[in-house]
Amino acid sequence: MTPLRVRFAPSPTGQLHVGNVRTALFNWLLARRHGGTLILRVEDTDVERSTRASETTILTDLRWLGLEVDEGPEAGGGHGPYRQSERLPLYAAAAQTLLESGRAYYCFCTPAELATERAAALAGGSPPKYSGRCRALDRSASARRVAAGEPGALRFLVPQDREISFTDLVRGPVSFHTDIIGDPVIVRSGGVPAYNFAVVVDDAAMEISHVIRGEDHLSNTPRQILLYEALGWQCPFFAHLSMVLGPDHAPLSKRHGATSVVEFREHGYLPEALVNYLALLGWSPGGNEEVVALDEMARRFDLADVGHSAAVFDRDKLAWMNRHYMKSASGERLLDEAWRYFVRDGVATHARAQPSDEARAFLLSALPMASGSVDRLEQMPERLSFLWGWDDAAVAALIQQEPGGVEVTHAFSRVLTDSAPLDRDAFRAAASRVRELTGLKGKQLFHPLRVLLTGAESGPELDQAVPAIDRGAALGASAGLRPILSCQERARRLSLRFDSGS
RNA sequence: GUCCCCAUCGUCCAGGGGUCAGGACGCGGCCCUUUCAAGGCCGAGACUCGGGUUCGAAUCCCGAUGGGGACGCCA
Repeated sequence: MTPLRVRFAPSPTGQLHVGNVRTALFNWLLARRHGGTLILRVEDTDVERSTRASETTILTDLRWLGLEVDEGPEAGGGHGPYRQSERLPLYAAAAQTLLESGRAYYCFCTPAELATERAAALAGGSPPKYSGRCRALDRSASARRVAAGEPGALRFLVPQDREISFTDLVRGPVSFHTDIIGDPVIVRSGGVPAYNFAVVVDDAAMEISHVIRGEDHLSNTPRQILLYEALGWQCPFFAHLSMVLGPDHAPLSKRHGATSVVEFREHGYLPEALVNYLALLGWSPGGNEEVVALDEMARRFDLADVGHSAAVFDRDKLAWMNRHYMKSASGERLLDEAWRYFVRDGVATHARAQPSDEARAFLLSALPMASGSVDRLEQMPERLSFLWGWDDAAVAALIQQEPGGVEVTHAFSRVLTDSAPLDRDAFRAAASRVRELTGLKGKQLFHPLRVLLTGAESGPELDQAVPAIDRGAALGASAGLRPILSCQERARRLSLRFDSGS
C-alpha cells in the first residue's frame, strides 16, 4: 500500500481564511490518523497577487493553530521545492510532453477576443467555454510563430464525447461529460503555468495520494483527471469539502466580519477553540461529543464521516467554544495570552512583552474574576476596569443618582478609620457597620456600595472585587501597572466632594 | 443559460426502513446570586415539497423546488 501523502496548497495572496483552515485541518487530521505526511505547497503562480509576506503569515497561522506540516518551504523535505514559482522547469517538461504527443496546442486568441466569445455564448444561453478556435491551426506553423516571439498560450486538447467518472471520498460517485469542458490554458503566454496544470504536475511529482480541497474545485477535477491520463500518471483519490458560508448563506467574506486567522487571534480567541469549532463544521467525532482536542480528533477522523452540505459559520458558537477553552486554561496561560490586551488598553505603564513579577502575581489573583465570564481574551481588561478605571468625578455623578448613595458614601468613609487593606472579612464587617449607620440593608445597601467602590452598576462579586482593589492599591510603581486607588481612598474622595459640594 | 454538488430545529452536528427524531450554540423561563456575566435545571423549536418502492419512508428511487459551486491566460 502506498503511503498516505496529502497536501494543503494555499495561494499567498492574503490572509489565511477560516474556510481554508478547515481544509488544512482535515488534511492534517487525515495525515495524523493514518501516519501519513502533510505537505504545504505554496501556489504562487499568480505573480501579480502573490506576496512573500502573505506566505509568512499563512505559515505563522498554521503553526499557531497547531497544524504543523511535515514538508514545505520551511520544513523542507524530499519533494521540493515547495513553491510553484520555483518549479517552473517541471511544468515546462510536462508541457513539452503534451505538445509532442499532440495533446496540447498553441492558442493565439487575444483576451479581448475571448471575452467577446464568452459574452456571446452567455447571451446565447450556451456554456461560455472556449470555442476551440485555435485547435485547427497547423502545429508546425504555430511552433514557428511562438519561436518568432509571438505571444501564445498553450491549451490542453480535451477529448470529445467522453464521460469522466471518479469516486469522491466524501461525496461518492461523480461524473462529468467532456463536452462541457473547454480546452483549458495550461501554460499562459508569459510561460507561467495555469492552476489546473501546475496542480496536476505537482501532485504527481510530490506523490500526493489524496487530494482534499474545497468544493469549488469539484468541477476542476475532470480536467485534472484528463491531464493525469494524457501524461500517463496515476490519479490520486479526491475528496471535496463543502463550503463555509456566512449567515446570509453567501460564501463567507469580509463583510461578514472577521474571517481570517489573524483577526481571530487579535480578538483573543484561543487556537484550540478555533480549530475545535471548525472541525465541527462538516464533521462530528460521533455520539454527541463536541469538545474534542486535536489529538483526539486525529484518532477518530475519517473522510467517510465528513458531511456533504455547506455549513454556516456561527460566531456565537465559536464564542461559546472559546469561553469553554478559556475556562479550562491555566491562569498562567491565560495571563500570557491576555497580557497584550492589558498593554493595549493602557493598564500597563510600559509596553513590556511580559508583566513584572509583582504585576503577574496580582493579575493572576484577579484574572479568575474575568476569565469565566467573558467571550474573548481581549475583553478581560474591560471586565477588570473597576480596578484602574475608577474616576471620582464620574463616580460622583453616578452615585448621586443612587438612592442612599451619598449617605452610604459618608458612612463607609467614616467606618474605614485605619488604612488596613480590606480583605473579604474586613469588607463584610465594614459593610455591616455601614448598615447599622444608615439603616440600609440588602440591595439598598450593596448597590450603592458597588457603585461607590467599583464605579459600575454591575461586575464581579464585591467579596472578590473589593479585596482585589485593595491588593492592587498596595502595588508599588515598580509593578508597572497603572496605580489603583484603595477602597478607603475612593470613599474618602467622594465623601469630601459631597461635603464641599452641598 | 449549461453542467456539477447539496437538502433533519434559526445555526452546527447525531440518527439512515419501525426512535417520544438525540445533542450543542442561540432563544424563553426558573434556580443560584445582595448586581452583571458565568453556572445548574426546564422549555419552545426540524425531517423542503410531490410521486414511487414497501406492511411501514425522515431514511431507498425519481422528479420538482430551493441553496451553493463551476464554466478565466484567478486559484
